[in-house]
Amino acid sequence: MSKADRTRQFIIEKTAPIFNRKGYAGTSLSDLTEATGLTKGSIYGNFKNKDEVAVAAFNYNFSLLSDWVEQRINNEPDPIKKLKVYITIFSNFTENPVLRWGCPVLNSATEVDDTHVELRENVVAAIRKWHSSIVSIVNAGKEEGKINPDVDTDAFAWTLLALIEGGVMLVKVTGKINTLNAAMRHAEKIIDEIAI
Amino acid sequence: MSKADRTRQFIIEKTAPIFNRKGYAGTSLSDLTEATGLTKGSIYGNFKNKDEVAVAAFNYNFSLLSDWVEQRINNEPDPIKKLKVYITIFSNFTENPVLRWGCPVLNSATEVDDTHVELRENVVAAIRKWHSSIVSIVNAGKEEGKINPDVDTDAFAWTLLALIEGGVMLVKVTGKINTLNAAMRHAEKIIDEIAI
DNA sequence: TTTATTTTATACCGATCGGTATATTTTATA
DNA sequence: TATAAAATATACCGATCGGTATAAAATAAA
Repeated sequence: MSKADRTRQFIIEKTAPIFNRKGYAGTSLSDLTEATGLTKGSIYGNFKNKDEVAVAAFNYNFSLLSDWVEQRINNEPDPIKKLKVYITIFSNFTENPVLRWGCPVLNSATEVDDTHVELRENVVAAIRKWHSSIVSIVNAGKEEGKINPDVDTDAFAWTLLALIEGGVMLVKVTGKINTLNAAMRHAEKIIDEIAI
Repeated sequence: MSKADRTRQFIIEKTAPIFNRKGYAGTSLSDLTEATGLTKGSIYGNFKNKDEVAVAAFNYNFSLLSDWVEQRINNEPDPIKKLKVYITIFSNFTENPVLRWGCPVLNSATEVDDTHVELRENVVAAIRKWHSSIVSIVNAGKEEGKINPDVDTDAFAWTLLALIEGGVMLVKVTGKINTLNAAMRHAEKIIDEIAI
């Protein structure tokens, strides 16, 4: 790992929380230099432009969250319990180093427009990855005979995602945890309902 | 209505869609002058600062959406059908002049932080208003004997909100209507389930 | 340790940001 | 219609924006 690679990684790790908190437009280059202690020249020596830093930061945030989830899902052998890992994690979102500052998917989602094509594509890819991760669990559960084969897997996964992201939005804005809790209790219910 | 009042209203109406599309930070004063055909001086003669325009624009967007919903809800005598008005409206969000450019609540929600106190308070107030509107319908339905009295009204309302906002987010980012449709079909289901 | 290469810092660019003092124009009152 | 008041336009402010050319410093290879 060259010096440049390490610096690049250093920049990503230091700026990722800022992009997650302040958004793309809200994060300035001086935010980046302040957070890293580096100068503009150094940052532009390792990244083409601000967009590239933002994309790398988003992917880093999402992978951190992804690893956190995957690790806990792999510990659960039962598909129903695997699905409930999402409930546990998002219900206790303050314990997660990424989610504490808001869900990167949600935060980026509302901001990306047609002017930030690459960032948008990465956000969409992240959502699709998340969706297919749920789909995989449900399909495996069906094969194991633990989940009702009649369940519309695709629709179920989108519904679960909507509940999670909607709940996160509500708690983030209102500051009232019961908003997210209501959504998560319902999510738990629909998970139980697809079990055989 | 004085000239100033009319200009103020004119500015709000012209800039509201822009704030909804580009967000607070993403909307510049030149966006405002361009959209209105007015100069900075004129805008600052009618508003204290950009924040005040943003707040007025958000409230205008929300009231437009609110009126649109309320009008259709008032046409339905049955509480279950009243609740389903939300499903219809958000499923056909492209037909709504406000929702076509994204839900103002969702768009503002992820952006507002501690630096924009007044805007944040207005967003929270809008969400609470929306929530209590659902609560009212459900409670009325209970009294009419058309909705199960055992239903946790508060939690139901937050769950419905999460489904709607989560679904809107998904369709906005992915561009795939089936994401929102899945959430809305489920929302329809949970509405049917609380009916007696 | 010298040298070539890469990485970082300095100093600057034009553009745009939100905001304002003041002059001009338009509106309302008498 | 004359005049006071309100509304709008002009011209500007300092600050910050994202970005870059170039010099200095640090690293890697010989």
